[in-house]
Amino acid sequence: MTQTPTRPTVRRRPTMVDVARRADVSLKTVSRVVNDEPVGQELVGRVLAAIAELGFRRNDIARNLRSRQLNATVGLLIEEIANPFYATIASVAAEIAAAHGTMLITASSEEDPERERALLQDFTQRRVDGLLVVPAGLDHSFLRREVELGMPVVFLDRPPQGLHADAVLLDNRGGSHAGVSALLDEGHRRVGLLLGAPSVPTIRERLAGARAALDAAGVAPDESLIRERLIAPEEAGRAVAALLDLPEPPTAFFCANNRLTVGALQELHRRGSDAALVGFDDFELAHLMPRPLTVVAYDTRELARVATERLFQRIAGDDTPPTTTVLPTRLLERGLA
Amino acid sequence: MTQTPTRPTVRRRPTMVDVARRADVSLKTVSRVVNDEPVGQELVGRVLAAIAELGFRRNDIARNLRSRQLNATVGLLIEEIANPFYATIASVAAEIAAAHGTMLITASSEEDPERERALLQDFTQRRVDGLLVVPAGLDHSFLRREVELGMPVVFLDRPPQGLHADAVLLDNRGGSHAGVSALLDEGHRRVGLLLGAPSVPTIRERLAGARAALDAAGVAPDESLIRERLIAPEEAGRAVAALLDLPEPPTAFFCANNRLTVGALQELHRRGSDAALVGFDDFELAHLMPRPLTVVAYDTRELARVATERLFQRIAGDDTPPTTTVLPTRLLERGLA
DNA sequence: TTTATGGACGTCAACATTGTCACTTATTAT
DNA sequence: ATAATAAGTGACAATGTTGACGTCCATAAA
Repeated sequence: MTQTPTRPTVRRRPTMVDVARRADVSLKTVSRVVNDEPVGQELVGRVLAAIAELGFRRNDIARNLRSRQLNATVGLLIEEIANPFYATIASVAAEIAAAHGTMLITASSEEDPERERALLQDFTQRRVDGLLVVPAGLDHSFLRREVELGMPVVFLDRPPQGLHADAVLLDNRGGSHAGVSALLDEGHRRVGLLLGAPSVPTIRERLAGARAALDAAGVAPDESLIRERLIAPEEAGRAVAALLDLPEPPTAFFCANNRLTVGALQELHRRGSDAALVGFDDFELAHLMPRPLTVVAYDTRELARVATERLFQRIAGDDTPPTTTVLPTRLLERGLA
Repeated sequence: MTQTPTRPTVRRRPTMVDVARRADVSLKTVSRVVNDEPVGQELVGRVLAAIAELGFRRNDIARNLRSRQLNATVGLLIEEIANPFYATIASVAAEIAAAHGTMLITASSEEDPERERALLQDFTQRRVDGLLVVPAGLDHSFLRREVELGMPVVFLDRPPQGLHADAVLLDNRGGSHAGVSALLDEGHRRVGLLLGAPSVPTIRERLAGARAALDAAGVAPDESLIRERLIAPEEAGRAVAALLDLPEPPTAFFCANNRLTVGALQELHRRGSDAALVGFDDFELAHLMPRPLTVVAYDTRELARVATERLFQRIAGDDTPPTTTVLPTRLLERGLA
């Protein structure tokens, strides 16, 4: 005889009503106990006992619906959490958020504007208290309504487009200028420029800074030495190889981010080339590389800190006009070749 | 005459009631349109127009309260998001979660059991659909009630204690055994063992594996060569220095994690020592180190993948007994000295 | 003694949405 | 033509909590 399988009783979660019944007090008294409002000693005891017996936990969803209180949640939109740059941002943001008693929902756009839009919309539907965004897309006007409706948004590392909002950025142009100038100061005249996707404003700024440095030194830029749209380290390696095979190869390279720097470095190392190299972005272990590396460094933690604190100011009610903060970079000289 | 500062009208967010009034339909019809349930063409048009005009976004808080539906949120508790190991876990978990239409709330315990407990409690109050936990504390019996009440929990990298739940772990003992055996096979008899806090089960397992390897090779373990409680890379460096200064220094080192490996490597490099070195944990750029490094590697992504998929099985209703999965490690031989 | 005063506790509505059910109208089968 | 069905729409309750307000009783002030 087969018995009907007894579906393990998925007990309904106890609510304040259950606790109230068990402790023989009113619902409201349970609410007061849970929220540390004044209640007589004896009742507190009964209620706490009932809570313990039932394993009651206040439902923050209901709490948040009823009271106009904050959600204690902010959304962080980045490109990809596995990237140390973004992991650092997430770490600092989470730390500051925790100090404000709030948690972080982190989502990765993977550089896909459509995904970015969907994720930001999801965040707003979840009624997060604020948004920290490293934008991927080129247009953020779709957030305007949200901002008007009071959703605080702070952009980070890249500026918003089509939207007036707080932003905390790096001095990409200045950093790039300094990096390339360091090479020029050493007498280099043919400098290979390795860059990522030019659709990213950050990258355009870095290219502009490099060009400005060349210009300032009176060096006419050789367009054949500029390689854009490089993503993976291997692509940078191949670009270095191609440039070194030119009839008039560059004697120095400038890489616009650390992935490219590592790729370029490996290729130079493989070839035994003594071309000089400066990279944008410091990275862990850079000092242990086959050769010491001069890099344009910046303080990622500071970037995240300033942005997150701005966000919490906004959440606290600051409604002064949006500002853009540009953080300095610095040249970390560890040798050029 | 000073005028009372007109507090910028913080417009109340529009609700379905507002939309309904504007579109001159019932509240329920708006709900239906928003949820893609069948509604006549004309009304759909009116409702969508009203939604666009008002900038309405469904309040997922209220939605979730009313419908017994899932929250589309899972909690991830790790030690520290800035650590690449955990960042990788977060990345994979977020990716798989996204495939299930859910988001991740990530929080860092920073190895503090009290904080861990508080964060997990917060997660449960937020009514997340499930919990992914890299435990810090030594006792998780406080989660038992939650598990009984139907909260799916999967432990990751470290086993739960005082609680029967799913776990996905690494073969720490086997990996350590293989790493130390590799050194012994090269003829080394004095092996320095560098380890972290012995309160972490993972570390104890790694020590046990190392001891087992020594034992299997008939080498009596010299306790003075075992250094525990090492956290920062610098501590590993100092430990290496101290060991090398012994009258009978070790000829080889085994480091129980990559932070220690880097610290030890730097000290060996600084001294020009040719002592052999094997580390637990691979790390990016290991192949670019001053010397190629043999490491005990494992697949962090796979660890996270298996754990997250297990969690979503549970969320989908799988109520078979909890299982523990142990994933293999492998020795990545890149040279010993 | 009478009347304020205040603290402890309870009742009821409200938050924004979805589930249930009933009603209307048009369409199909008899 | 009539009944049965189906599809679209609305009214109302329910979700679990907190805010507003009212009641009761003990105590202090008049």
